[in-house]
This record gives sequence, structure tokens and C-alpha cells, in this order.
Amino acid sequence: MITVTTSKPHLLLLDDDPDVLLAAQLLLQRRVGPVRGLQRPAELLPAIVQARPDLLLLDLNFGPGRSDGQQGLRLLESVMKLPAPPRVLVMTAYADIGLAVQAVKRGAYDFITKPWDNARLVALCLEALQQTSEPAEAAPPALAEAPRSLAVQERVALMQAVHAAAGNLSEAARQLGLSRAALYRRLEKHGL
Amino acid sequence: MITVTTSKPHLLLLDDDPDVLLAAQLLLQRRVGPVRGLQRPAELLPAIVQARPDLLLLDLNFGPGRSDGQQGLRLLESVMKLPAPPRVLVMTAYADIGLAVQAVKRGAYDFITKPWDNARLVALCLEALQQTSEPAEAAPPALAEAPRSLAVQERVALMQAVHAAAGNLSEAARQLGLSRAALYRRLEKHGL
DNA sequence: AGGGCTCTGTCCGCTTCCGGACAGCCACCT
DNA sequence: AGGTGGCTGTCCGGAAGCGGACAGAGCCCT
Repeated sequence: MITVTTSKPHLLLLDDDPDVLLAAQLLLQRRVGPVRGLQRPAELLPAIVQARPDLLLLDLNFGPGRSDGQQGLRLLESVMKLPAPPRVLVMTAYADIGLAVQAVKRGAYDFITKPWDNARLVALCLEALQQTSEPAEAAPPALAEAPRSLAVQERVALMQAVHAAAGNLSEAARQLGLSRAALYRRLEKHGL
Repeated sequence: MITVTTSKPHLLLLDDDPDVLLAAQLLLQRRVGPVRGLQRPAELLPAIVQARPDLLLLDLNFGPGRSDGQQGLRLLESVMKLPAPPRVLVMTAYADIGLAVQAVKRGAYDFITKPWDNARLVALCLEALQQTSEPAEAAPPALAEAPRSLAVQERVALMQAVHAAAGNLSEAARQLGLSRAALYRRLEKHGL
């Protein structure tokens, strides 16, 4: 058996929209574990070092107007630079998938598009959490690659291709080397 | 139809072992296109700028003794820094898959383990070549991500996981989130 | 108009893949 | 010894995925 932290996993949630924040909090509290919700990005780093959450849900498109997401990416980067960063699940609008892909490349574990499907969000959180099997020691320097599930990697690859093809699914399928219908099915399976 | 360069694709091949070099040259010459073979790494960069090959096959473990591959990786990096780098297929011994994975992350299109299977090598070359559908212009600055086929990305992911698990397939399967049997099948399909 | 081309969404028969199960093996622990 | 636990390799029935085909829509060019 893998050594599991006996305390229930607890989550940290950052979203600038109070309604969204509350909804997510209620859902996850019930189905995953204790949740602490934050609304202002400035509160994030202190809250992490203080509460040491097992999982962080991070909205990348905070701030009403200027949402190219650069702000969100920078925040993510500073999170990943912490001594023992938590698993991060990133949330974006479907429109800016490209942002989500970049976030994963910068160390986020996975992403989900808003508005989300409740069941899917819960499943993602659980998967991210249960894969927190610590490699313990063995890697004194910056430990190399965090292991990611194949499904996650596929999702990232698909999204990246679609994004690169500017939404042209036929083109994306061609580049990925699979049939258009196959790409359809896979996208659908991953929640658009 | 995709615009295809009318001239037959020609390849550049670097391998320090003369026998291997010759064997590959004969095979690829016949099945893919004109091949120029090099034996000494120092010759590589000049040859590329002069011959502008469509595809470069690069052995990463040159030098008899000191083969941690760092040398090969550096050579690859300098290739990728050229103004219009060719597609690169990297060759390593099966033992150092980790090296191949790193090479892909540094811009190589795909990798193959030595000793190779002839049919597979030919197929890889053809795939790499036919995906040289130029995006033409549209990306004046450093164009972002080169599109990679899903199969390639899956292969990299599998190899990375197996490498990270130090050859323990059960562990690798767990981390990838699939059944052990599934990992077996997939590895086999990708040529171990 | 009409033709040609490309993209989308969906259907269906056939192939492939999945994962649970089983057996064998090895290492370690009472 | 015998027991336990983990790993490997393989089999098989049922489920999922495959890609070719079709129809509809948009667009550009005669």
C-alpha cells in the first residue's frame, strides 16, 4: 500500500467570481474534501504556505477585462516555485484552451474548461489527488518530471492540436495522424 | 493536395559506426530517398547548411566511451538553432531511452532504438517526411510548437513513464492510469 | 445559377483493444 | 520449509474504437 496522509485531503480554490467560487466550494466540499475558497489572487501564496493544501484549483482568467491570462500564468509560475508546490488544476474558459495548455507545460497537472461538468470536475480532483503518491526521496535535486496519466497527456495533445489548427478539426486530425471521426470521439470523451 | 517539394526528399545520416552507417544508407537510399552519410559529428552542421536535407537521422551515442549522450544532446540543440532546421529522427540504444525522450523535448521529431527494425525505420522516415507540410508563413516570430502525430506523443509518454519507473512495468502502468496488459500491448505496438 | 472543394456531424459493420483472471517466478519474511 | 506479496506474460469474452460513407452546409470560382 502506498503511504497515504491520514488527514483528509483538503483543497484550495481561487476564483474571482463569488458565485462560481461558492458553487464549486459546495460541490467539492461534499464530494472530495474540505475546501478553502479565495477570491483575490494576492491571497493565494500566503494561503498555500499556511494551509499546505493537497490540491489547488486555480482560475486563470481572473480580472474582468484584461484577461489574456498572462497574469494567471505568472501566478501559476510563482506557485510552482514554492518549495513543495501542491498539485494544480487549472480552470479556463473554453475559448482560451491555449492558455490551459501553456499552464500544463508550466507544471499544472491538468485543466478543465468552464463552465464545468460537476461529475468531471470531481473525477479530475480525485485522480489528481490519488496520484499524489510521493516519490519520497531519491531525487535530491529538482526532481525531474511529475508523472502524468496517459489520459491527461492525450487531452493536452488533442487540445494543443485543435488550438494550433485554429479550431479546424479536419486539419487537427490530419496533424495528429488519426481519422476525423476518431478525433471527434476522443474530444468528446475528454469533455470537448 | 498538399504542396510537395518536387525534388525527392533527401536525407542526412550521422552515425559513428561505419557498418551501421552503411547499412542504414543502403536501406534508406532504396526505400526513401537519396542519403548522404556522415561519420564525424563535426561535419554535421556544415553539411546541413550546405545540403539542406529534408530529414536528419542522428545517432546520439557517438564516441565509444563517454556516452552519457550529453554530447549528442548539445549537437542536437545546435542543429535546432539553425534558421530552418530539418526534421530530426534520433537514434539511441534501448538502454538510454531517457536520452531519446530528452531529445524529443528539445525538438527532435521522434526517436528509434538501435538496433532498429528496418520496416519501422522506413515507416518512421516516411511519416516524418510527409508531415513536412509547411505552415508556410503566418508565424514570423519563432513559430510555436511543431505538430506531432498522436502516435509519436504517445510513444514518448510511454517511454518516459517506463524510464521513470526504472523498467518496472506495473509501476509505469499505474502512473499512466492504465492496466498493465494495456501498457504491454501499446509498448509492443510501438516497437518495445 | 451550377460545379467543385472542404468542413461538419452522424451512422454502422468490422476490427481492435480492454482489463480481469490465471499461472509461473522470484525475493523476502516468519 | 510454507506463506506472502509483487512482478511478468498470456488468454479470452465483451465492450469500445475504428474509419469509410453519406448528407448537409458554406464558400469560392467560373
